[in-house]
Amino acid sequence: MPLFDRLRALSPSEREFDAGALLFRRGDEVSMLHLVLDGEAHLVRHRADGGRLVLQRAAPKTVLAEASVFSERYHCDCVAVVPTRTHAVGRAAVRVLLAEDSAFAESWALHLAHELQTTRLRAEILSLRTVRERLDAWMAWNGDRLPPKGIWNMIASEIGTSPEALYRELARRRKHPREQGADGA
Amino acid sequence: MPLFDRLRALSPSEREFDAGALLFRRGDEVSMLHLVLDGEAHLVRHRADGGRLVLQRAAPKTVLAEASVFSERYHCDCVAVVPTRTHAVGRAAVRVLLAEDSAFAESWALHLAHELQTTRLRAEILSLRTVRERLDAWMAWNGDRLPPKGIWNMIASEIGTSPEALYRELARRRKHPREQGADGA
DNA sequence: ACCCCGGTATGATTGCTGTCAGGTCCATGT
DNA sequence: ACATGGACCTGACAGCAATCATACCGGGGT
Repeated sequence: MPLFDRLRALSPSEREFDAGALLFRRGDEVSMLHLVLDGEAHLVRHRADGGRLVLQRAAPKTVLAEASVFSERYHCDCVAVVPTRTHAVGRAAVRVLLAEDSAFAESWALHLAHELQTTRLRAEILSLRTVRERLDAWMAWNGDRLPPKGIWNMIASEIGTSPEALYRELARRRKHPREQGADGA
Repeated sequence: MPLFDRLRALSPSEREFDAGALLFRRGDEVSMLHLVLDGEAHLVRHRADGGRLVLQRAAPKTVLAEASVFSERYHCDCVAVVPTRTHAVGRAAVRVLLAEDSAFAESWALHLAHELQTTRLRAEILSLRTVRERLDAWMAWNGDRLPPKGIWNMIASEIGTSPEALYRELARRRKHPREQGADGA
């Protein structure tokens, strides 16, 4: 992923956050763009009733709050949900690069377009009703292969079901290998 | 939306498609970028078992398959699900503009970032379990207002539930106005 | 004035999944 | 060898929503 490396090369500043620490607050001036190296950070918006709405779950090797590059101030809070290490690059530097280096601007757009594509797909998968349909869709996107053992938990949360439900669906397919899919029309 | 108009200004070519017509096929060379003016077009990928996986549902005033700008060939099919009118602009022209006009490149990136933001939000909403939580989240994003009558069907599909389930939830809130939200922790 | 259609509304039923509660297996560290 | 923890696995149960069915209502067309 050239974009990530290109961004990292901009500056050498790493930052660490404890679990629960805030990377930034809504209303703060945007001075840095964060790349998550380890841990996990959530972009959250607080609701009037005290509930919170998650806008992005940034895993390692992920750019956090891409839209903030074009915004003077943050529109939501960002909190580390586990101990998290990020690489912070100056927003101004990124903007200069975007404006002056069209190759970089292109890979930035490419990154956004790709991220958009996979996120749209995820939304489509999540709008399917049954675990079976969702797993079918996940497999269709991932080369029609069953997910490798060891990450089933991750897959479960990716397709929006409980691990148990996914285990059951996988067990079902082990027993009845030929009954999957075929929701034709 | 300046981006949309800027793209439209690139060329005057409009195209019409009957319901069910293909805008393009997987493997076709990408020569045009489509802006949907009326109707609805789906980006779909066909599965081995005959099922189809929707990757994007492009409504009016929407850019179709943004990622295709950077791709020589399409990676999926695109079909008009109702009679659809699009504005097609040359892919080459868009690329030239991206490379030479950094202001345009910026608004293109801005568009992608914004689209990404709302799509991530949609995915988060869809990963909530109950209609109540989903509607709370939808409202939190849309100014804590109940959706206006007349488009409840659209909202239902946006938050991934049946219209009936949404009607019931709205009825519930009419009767018990003060019991919403507050899922605190 | 009438019909028709789409959106709204609500009851009944069924089925899937979330959750809880147990249990196995395996890699790791001591 | 043993303990530990994490992922995998499965049974039982309850709950929510999808679905089917029915009905009301309001606007547009004739």
